[in-house]
Amino acid sequence: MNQRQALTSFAALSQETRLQIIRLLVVAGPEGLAAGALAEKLEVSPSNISFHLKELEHSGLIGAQRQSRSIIYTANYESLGGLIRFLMEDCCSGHPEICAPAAVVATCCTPKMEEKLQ
Amino acid sequence: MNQRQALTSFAALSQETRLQIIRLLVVAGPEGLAAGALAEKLEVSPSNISFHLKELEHSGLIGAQRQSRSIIYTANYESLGGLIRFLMEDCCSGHPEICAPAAVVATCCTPKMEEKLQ
DNA sequence: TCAATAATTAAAGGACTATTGAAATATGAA
DNA sequence: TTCATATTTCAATAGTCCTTTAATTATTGA
Repeated sequence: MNQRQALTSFAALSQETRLQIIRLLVVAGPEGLAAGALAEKLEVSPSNISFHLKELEHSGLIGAQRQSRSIIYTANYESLGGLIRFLMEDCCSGHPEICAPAAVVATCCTPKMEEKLQ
Repeated sequence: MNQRQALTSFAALSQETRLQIIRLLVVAGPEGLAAGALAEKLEVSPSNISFHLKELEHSGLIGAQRQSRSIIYTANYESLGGLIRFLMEDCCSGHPEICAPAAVVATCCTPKMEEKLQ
């Protein structure tokens, strides 16, 4: 993740519909969700969800693949992780105390680490 | 950090000059940097840096305080940490594997955790 | 092939954002 | 007070982004 990618990722996440799409796709997991399902859940028009999905796809935060008549979108976990790292590396280079609270969240996600910290 | 704050934070970070301001302020630490110093480092006009600083201040990612003739800007570590947590909590609710790589960065920032993990 | 479904693309508008240059405000020093 | 410094504010312009509607593409089944 370079600065160029981070900028487009931040731009992608700075719009309400798109941020909600990401949240839904992250929770949906590898099976993803169809464009129509997202439009229905978020109560926006098909063309509008399509517009935002294209923005997110262009940023690399999501991926798409056709499945019959539907197009299934999935969160790109590497890109999302990369963006988090980008933010954290910046703060690490200066003042690690920014990262400390994030580390707490990180440990709650990684059981193996939690065990070691007992 | 709620979704409303996250949206304005992402918008604030989605512009090159503003992202660079944040990076400079994070590295600068609690002493911060004057508006003029930032303008000089980033080679933008005083009025332009002022515009972007106001955007960042409005988002809560930075703070300001006058010191003699200069206005000193500092990174708001709590907001930055909160934004990182916001991104990570979303992924935790779904698929923790996003957080795992971030946790590696987090440990490099928190020496105490690194010791425990030995 | 024809109709239905799922989604995208295109065009037009209105709204917001960024940049520039000039004028205004605030502070400190002579 | 007057001048210089540091920064902000204002107004105008250009550019970008979001939404809407209508038209188009792709796929499936009768």
